[in-house]
Amino acid sequence: MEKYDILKLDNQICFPLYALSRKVIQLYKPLLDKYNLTYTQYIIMLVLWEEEKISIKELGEKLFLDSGTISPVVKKLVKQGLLEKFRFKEDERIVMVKLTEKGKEIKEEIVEIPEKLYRNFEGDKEALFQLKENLDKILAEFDEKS
Amino acid sequence: MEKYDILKLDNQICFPLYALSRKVIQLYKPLLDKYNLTYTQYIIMLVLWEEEKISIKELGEKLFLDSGTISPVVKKLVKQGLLEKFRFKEDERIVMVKLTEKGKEIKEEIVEIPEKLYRNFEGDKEALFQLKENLDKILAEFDEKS
DNA sequence: TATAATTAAATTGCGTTCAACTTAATTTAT
DNA sequence: ATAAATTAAGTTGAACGCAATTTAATTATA
Repeated sequence: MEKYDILKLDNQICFPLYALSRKVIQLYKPLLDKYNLTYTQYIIMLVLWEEEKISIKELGEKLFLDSGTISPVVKKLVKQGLLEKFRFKEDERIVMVKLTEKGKEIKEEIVEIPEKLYRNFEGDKEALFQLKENLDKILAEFDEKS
Repeated sequence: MEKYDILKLDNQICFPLYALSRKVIQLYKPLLDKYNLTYTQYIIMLVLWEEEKISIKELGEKLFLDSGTISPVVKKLVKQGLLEKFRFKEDERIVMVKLTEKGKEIKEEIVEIPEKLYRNFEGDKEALFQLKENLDKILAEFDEKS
């Protein structure tokens, strides 16, 4: 490998991840638009459909997002009537979030989204394979060292 | 698999991609801060170090970013003295970008970043393996269908 | 050849994403 | 018990990322 090959876009692990991640989020968009949800709002709802009730902090830990991102998005979901916020009585610093009835109801419809998405995804199979190749390369390097 | 399992965060292909992509970009940050580059600025520079001279449109095609994202970032790189913009004489709609001397010079130093990054990355090996597992699962499903 | 359609960049506006800071509540350590 | 430190949310500001629009240049067409 030449000295500067390591700087080539396709040889980096990060770029394929970054590009594919954005592309998949774009695939979600038309499916989520029907429910007036952004991708970030969607993954917050995913957590709530698993947990029923959770603090902002735990939500952030699950999604690897900090309160600066989550607080305003949750605020919008509350405004849309999908979530409710209340303070945890035993520790008033903690803000809890839970589903409203409306929030519970749309789960039924949203469950179809991942299936539809996988069908839409066929066209990006190549990007997936490219990513897998890079991943395998990186992981192989780690194995060599250890 | 239960009906709603498909809605679980870890069973989705998108979420691990999305979370890991952000995490890797965060790993780049301290390394890029020294050169006053953001990740987006960095990948634009990566293209220029491969191409020497390229139009905004082609740059966007390589990075899967549109002019709405690229134009303002290129403007900043020009202000920082790393790039130069000029119009393509044969078609004045096209704006070309090329490296300045300063832009060429920092390539020498930046070439060390990917190596450093891989070392920092050891800690996130697990996230990589998790992603690889999900990828393999998805790709296996595609194989079944075809 | 005028006019319409297309194309490349740039701009605008909205929604994140993240670092840094603020505020309020709770713990810890005098 | 009270001051200091810590913690959880929220706010602010900078930088994307993208859809939609605008502007200018070029190409196609009536």
